[in-house]
Amino acid sequence: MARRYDPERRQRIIDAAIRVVGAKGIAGLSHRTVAAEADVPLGSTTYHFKTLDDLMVAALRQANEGFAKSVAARTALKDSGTDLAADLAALGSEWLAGDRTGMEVEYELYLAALRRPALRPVADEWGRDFADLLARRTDPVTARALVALIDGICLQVLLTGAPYEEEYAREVLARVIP
Amino acid sequence: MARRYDPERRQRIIDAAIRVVGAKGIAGLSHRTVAAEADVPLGSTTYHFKTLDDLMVAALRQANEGFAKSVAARTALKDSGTDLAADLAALGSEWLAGDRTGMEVEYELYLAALRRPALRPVADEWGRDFADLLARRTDPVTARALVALIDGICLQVLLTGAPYEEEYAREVLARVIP
DNA sequence: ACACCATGCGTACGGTCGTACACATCGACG
DNA sequence: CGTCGATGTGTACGACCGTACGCATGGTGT
Repeated sequence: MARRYDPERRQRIIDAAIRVVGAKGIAGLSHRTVAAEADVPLGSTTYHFKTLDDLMVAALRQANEGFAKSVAARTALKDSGTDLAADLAALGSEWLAGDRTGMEVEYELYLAALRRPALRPVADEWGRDFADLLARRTDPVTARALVALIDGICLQVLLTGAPYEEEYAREVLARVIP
Repeated sequence: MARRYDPERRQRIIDAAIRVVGAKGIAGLSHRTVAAEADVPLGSTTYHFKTLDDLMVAALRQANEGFAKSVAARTALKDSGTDLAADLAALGSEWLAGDRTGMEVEYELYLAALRRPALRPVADEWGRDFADLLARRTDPVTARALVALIDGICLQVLLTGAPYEEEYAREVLARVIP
């Protein structure tokens, strides 16, 4: 790939977009707000991302990668000797215990796929990859159900602002595993 | 209450807002688009709903009432002699089998609460009322888990555009019920 | 060396938005 | 009957937006 004057430009724009979504939500995302946050001129954002959808796709992809890493780092998930429900509940704790900004950004972009077809393939990716991983510990049906339940629990925590209850999550996740 | 020239004006604006969200999503919701859809002047929407949040609150409240009615109409949910998991799976089928517009509107407004504190109390209401109803058939912990799982399943169906699989839903919902 | 082109930059245009405000209209009530 | 407030209507303003476009710049390949 050809070198650019600012080889990090594109990446810095994506990072700025994620910060903007974290601070003001998708409604506050525009070529201008991102350009200001990334400290680049307006024309630069429109050059690298022709439409806002393109930018959101890139941001969601990057957010997904972050979560995929946090899953991959939890090696216990692949070890068939551990308590799967407890491992998943602990993962939720990692996501929701401290600063929730990353989680809010992930869900905001994830849910934006409802109305933006361009985001759907990327949103699907996350759920499918996660389910595939879990299917290796259980079976495809259970894996899908676990992902759905985790989704629902996280969503309710984010929506109500309530604290995440790891023990409750472990208990109900365990029920889904046959 | 004092009679107005158009006593239905406020209600017609809410109905129009729901149609707009169904057609163009929350991103397409504005005082002007709603005014056009309701066939009232711009000043009328701003008079009845000072901010867009006010309008969304009214719309979400009305959408919630619609779903609450569909739940209340399913008397089997209150009859302790029936298969609760099957009843809930059938309810999901009613929501997702045919036209999904209503469901999309509900979730779009529901999820908008992530970034709009004004919507949170109304969004909470729905989940809490539903869980309270289910708690009478099981227990509070199970009820919350059922709502979370249903939420997750519906969300994945809406996001992926996949068909709703009632038998799958029944199976995994049953696992959550102790 | 040189030309080409990806990349970077600044600006302008037309459109939509929230908001505000002045005025019109009609019901309620003293 | 006359006044007042609630409701309805039209218009204007400033802000922000996506997009487009012309020009500058400096790698890259020949």
